[in-house]
Amino acid sequence: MAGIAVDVVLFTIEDDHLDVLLIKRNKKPFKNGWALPGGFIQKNETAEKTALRVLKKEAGVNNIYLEQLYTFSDINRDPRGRIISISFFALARKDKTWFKGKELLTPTLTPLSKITKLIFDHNKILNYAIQRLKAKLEYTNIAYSLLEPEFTLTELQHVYEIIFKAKIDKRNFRKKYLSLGLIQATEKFKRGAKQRPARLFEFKSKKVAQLKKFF
Amino acid sequence: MAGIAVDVVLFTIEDDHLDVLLIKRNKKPFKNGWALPGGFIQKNETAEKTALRVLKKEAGVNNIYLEQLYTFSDINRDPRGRIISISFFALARKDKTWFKGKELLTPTLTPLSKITKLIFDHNKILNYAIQRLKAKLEYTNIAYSLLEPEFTLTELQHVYEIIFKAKIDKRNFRKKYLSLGLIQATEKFKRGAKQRPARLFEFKSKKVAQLKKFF
DNA sequence: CCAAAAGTGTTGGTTTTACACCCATGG
DNA sequence: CCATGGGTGTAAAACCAACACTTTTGG
Repeated sequence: MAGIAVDVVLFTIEDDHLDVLLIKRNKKPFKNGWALPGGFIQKNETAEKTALRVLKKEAGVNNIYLEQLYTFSDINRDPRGRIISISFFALARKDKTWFKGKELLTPTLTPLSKITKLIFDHNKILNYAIQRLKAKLEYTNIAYSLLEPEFTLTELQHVYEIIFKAKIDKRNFRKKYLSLGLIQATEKFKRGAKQRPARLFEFKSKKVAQLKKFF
Repeated sequence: MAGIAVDVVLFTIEDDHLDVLLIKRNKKPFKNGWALPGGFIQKNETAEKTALRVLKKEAGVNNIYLEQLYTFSDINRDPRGRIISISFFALARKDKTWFKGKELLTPTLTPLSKITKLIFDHNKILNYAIQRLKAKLEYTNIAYSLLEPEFTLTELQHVYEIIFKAKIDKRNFRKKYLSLGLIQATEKFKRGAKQRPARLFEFKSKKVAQLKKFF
């Protein structure tokens, strides 16, 4: 057996931590082991299309930020034979349409801190994705893909704090982020909590923008 | 025909410009067109090994910095059929052992500014490599792979000036680069030019180091 | 002695960091 | 009225950009 597979590391944020989408394998090899969602590339598909198909089919996940990560070609990475994996990294905000009708396939959002042993070389892929996520957050605007279209500055700050596992000073964060010119204030406020309402902001653009640097 | 190819963008610096290694194709399709050096991945090879083999076989090039770039999987990128290309980017200083006995294969170092139409999607791959080269130079120490083991600060500055097509202030460059702590002075000098001898420096390590930022 | 590149500091502006209090709301 | 997170400014330190002259050599 030989072929080209695509594996995807999908991150999302839930409460105060990062989740990764994992699938419990229902066949050999490594039956019942945890793996990144993946599949084989088809004749009429680019690798990107395969990644999107896999996320949709295995977990009902749509509407994501997707970027190619790395191609793993170690000779013995898969016991079934020579299988090369083109890996992707994806970001999305969690949505109620996820997992609809997927009860049998056991796709699961797993907190990053709880992930231990994955099958194949998927830990290696995951580590690579984490590195990339941090790097990209520093010099692009991709944070938009982890937030609602309108968000408070505190929510945005939390994205950075969760991913970098660091506390950030509120005043400095706001000053710096606003000075980047990526986001703009709306006239709306997030109300309903027993505290002062927070102003909602939006990204000016959802095209990926490069910044000089960030932290 | 279907398969997995590896294509390599090898950069080197000659005088005041960047060169790219190109091969003139000696068979169909696109006979006599210019292409990046490449080859098919073999059963017992990782993609990295393929890249090294190709550089050695087609141009006698050895001892390089090599890094995976991107995997191109467009369905019609190759008229022979479905061929996915794992691309690499490589850096080396030119060496007299290059091209030994390769007269028939016409591997050629071509100044980047002279490259126009390459076959397949190789212009796209080349553009991607140029971007990566600039990015990596900014936040790593890979400049070492374009220089002799011992080099003057002016030679190092030239690497940056050539790649970024920019003049850099000599005093500021030295101050900043020395403050990064990547290089150290040797006790040797480069003599023989009709001017004051320049002190030779060396990189403390040839492991790839990440910096905070550079320019 | 001349031409060429090597080598070297200072200043002003900008950016970054550290830090603490009042505000608006819901309950 | 109280608890909660929202929102705001300033000063000191670090960093960056601009800029010119003296030194050492080979010919």
